[in-house]
This record gives sequence, C-alpha cells and structure tokens, in this order.
Amino acid sequence: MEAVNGDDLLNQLSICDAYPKIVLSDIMMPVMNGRELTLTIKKLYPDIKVIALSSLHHEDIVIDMFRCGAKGFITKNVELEDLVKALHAVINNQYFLFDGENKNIFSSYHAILSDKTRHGLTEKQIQFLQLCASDLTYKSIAERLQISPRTVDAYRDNLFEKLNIKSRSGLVLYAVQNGFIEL
Amino acid sequence: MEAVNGDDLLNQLSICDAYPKIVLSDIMMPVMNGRELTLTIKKLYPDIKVIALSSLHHEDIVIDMFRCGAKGFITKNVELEDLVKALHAVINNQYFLFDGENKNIFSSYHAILSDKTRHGLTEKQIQFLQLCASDLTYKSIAERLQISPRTVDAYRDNLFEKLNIKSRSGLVLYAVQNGFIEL
DNA sequence: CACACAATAGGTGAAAACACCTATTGTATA
DNA sequence: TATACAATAGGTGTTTTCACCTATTGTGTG
Repeated sequence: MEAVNGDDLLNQLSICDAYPKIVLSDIMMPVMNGRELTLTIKKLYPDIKVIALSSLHHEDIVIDMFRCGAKGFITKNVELEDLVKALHAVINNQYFLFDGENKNIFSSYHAILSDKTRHGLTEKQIQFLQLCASDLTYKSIAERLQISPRTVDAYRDNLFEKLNIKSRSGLVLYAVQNGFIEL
Repeated sequence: MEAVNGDDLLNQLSICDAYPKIVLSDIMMPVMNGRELTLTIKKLYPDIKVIALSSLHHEDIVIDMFRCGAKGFITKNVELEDLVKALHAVINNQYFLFDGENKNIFSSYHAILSDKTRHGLTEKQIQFLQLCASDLTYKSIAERLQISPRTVDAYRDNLFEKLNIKSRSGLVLYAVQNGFIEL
C-alpha cells in the first residue's frame, strides 16, 4: 500500500480490511505530516508499527517520534539492506534507530526511552495509559489492545498502586502531566 | 488573619475552623507565591474568594491570576476606599479589576474571561470541570462545592452534552487541552 | 536458581459513574 | 414577555469502575 500523505493513508486504511503491520511514515509529508500520522495510527490502529522516515537526524525529532509511538527511526539515505534490518527489528517487537550517514545505532531502546521519560513504566503500560486518556471504556480498551478486560483491570490496578492513584481521572491527569499524551 | 507567605497562610487555614471568606494574595510573596497560593486555595477551599495583589499591572499576569481562580485584582498603590470597593464587589460575587495608577477599571468580567478563554462555560461549570480533573469522586466534589450530588450529576450531564463528551476521562482531557487546569 | 514482576485472565461484590426522568428558581436575552 | 438555560435537586435503573482474590506464563536479575 502506498500513499502520498497522511490523510491519504488513513483513508486507504479505513476502507481496507487487511491493514498492514508496518507503516513507513515520512515526517515531512504534505497535508498530514508524519508526526500527526503516527499519532493517529497509534490511536486508531495501535497494533500497526510505525517506522519514522526523515532526511534529518536530530535527536529531538527522534525522541519526539518515539514518544509519538514510532517503533523505528531511519534517515532517508539508508541502504536498502538497512531498511530491511529495520523492518525485521520492528516486526520482532524491537526498536530500531539507524543513522544512515554514520551507520551507527546511537542509542538503544532503553537509552532513548529512559526511565526519566518513561517514569519506570513499560511500553504496554504506557500504551494502556495513553488509551485511558480518552472516552473509551476499559472494555473498549481491551478490544483495542486485543486482550481480556481482566488484563486491562490488572494494568489499571498495577498503575494505581505504582503511581499512587485512585481513579481513572487520576491516570488521565498523570498521563497528561508527564507527557504521555499529546495535547 | 495575617500570614507572611502562602505556606504560612495554608497552615493557619488548616488549623482554624472558621476560615475567611476573602484572601488577599500578594503575587510576589516569598516561599509560596500568590499564584500557587491562589491555585491551592481554589483546590482546598473553593469557596474562599481570592483578590490578587500586585505592584505591577501587566495584563498577562492579571489574566493568569483570574485563570488561577482569583476574583479580583488590584495594584498595591490603591487607596483604601478602592480596596473596600474591591472587597464589596468580590463579596457580592462580582469580579473586580482596578488599576491604582490610572484608576480605571479597564476590563469587565466578561471581557477578561471572554468566551474565547471560557469556551462558553460559566464560572460554576469551569470550577466543576477543574475539580473533575482529580482523584475526587463526584460525591466529594459535591461536598467541596457544598451542593447536592444530584446537582453535580446535572453539571456533568450538561457538560457531556454541551461538549459532546461521554465520560469523565473525556472531561479531564477537555479541561487540560483547553487550559482550564494547570499542569 | 530463586525472586520479582509484567502480562495474561478469571471470580465476586461494592462503589461510582452514567442515562434517563422529573421539577423549581432565577437570570438573561430575543 | 416568552424562551432559553443555568443552578438547584430528587427518583430509578444500568453500566462501568474499582477492590479484593486467585492463578499461570514468561522474562530478567541478583
């Protein structure tokens, strides 16, 4: 599947029944840029992995894209074999970060999303937290994440205890205040 | 009751049983400044009216203080009779804004908190919305606002319809996204 | 190799949230 | 002066949330 911009892709996704597992998202796209696209995909299709594509390699942008939900980040001048590596890594639930020019992976998953930004939360917990900040019921969240409502209960209870929070509203606030969701 | 700074005042408030109806809050206080104090008072004692006191009169500060929950704003060089006017206005549930130097009230309640910043919400609705963004149950919110839980239900239902929101989490998000609560 | 803990998921019951309904009072505004 | 709507508050019933409990599987760490 190919699309000229973010809107286009979302349209294609909404009418197809077997949507792709990975999306390459160019940050500099017209109409809807890669950042927005990544956010939207994470919202509507949380199981799709996004690899951000950029000609520039600024650390700020990289971190931002990972925060937006991207699983990989590569510069446009990478060799084809490196792109393949990225695809493999991401399919295998790994994070991928590759600088085409220097060809060095400058930061690992844990380094990028350090405890400082992750607040000691796992990726799943963060994903759940992000979905909490919405009108969705826990039941709907379970469907989105394709897990049992019971598991979602457990996620919530864990976070409640870990973060010393007593209600979902508190979770939403926590998510916002700590930058886990975009405003 | 008099206090040298915000912390001091909050301590005094916490141990007294008949707390004051109005607090004059100097923005430039040490330890806890007037802005934080106003926010904290609004959180802990929402029925206390706060009049912000500042030597400077920058519109940004004024608007910020009103957003923080202040009901009045006066500069320090006002005459005593003007301060009395402010107290009267605020007691009567009016907003008060007075520039001691120019002695002109440059903006009315509606002008300051225009529909643009208030998003068409009344003061009560905003106050409720702000309390929603917490761990408090609606029951506790009702106690804070000293109204029936039923009234709180009505507030919620009204906002749900008005803002096209379906859950409290949605309200929290709305509050945050539209600047009704501080992060 | 234990130990901790995340991820998974089921059961039960209480509390809170939400969806409808009704109604009165007051204050704006067309 | 109607009409709209905020603020107030009560009734009833469903759904959701939350608080406990149990348990297995997997992964990573001291």
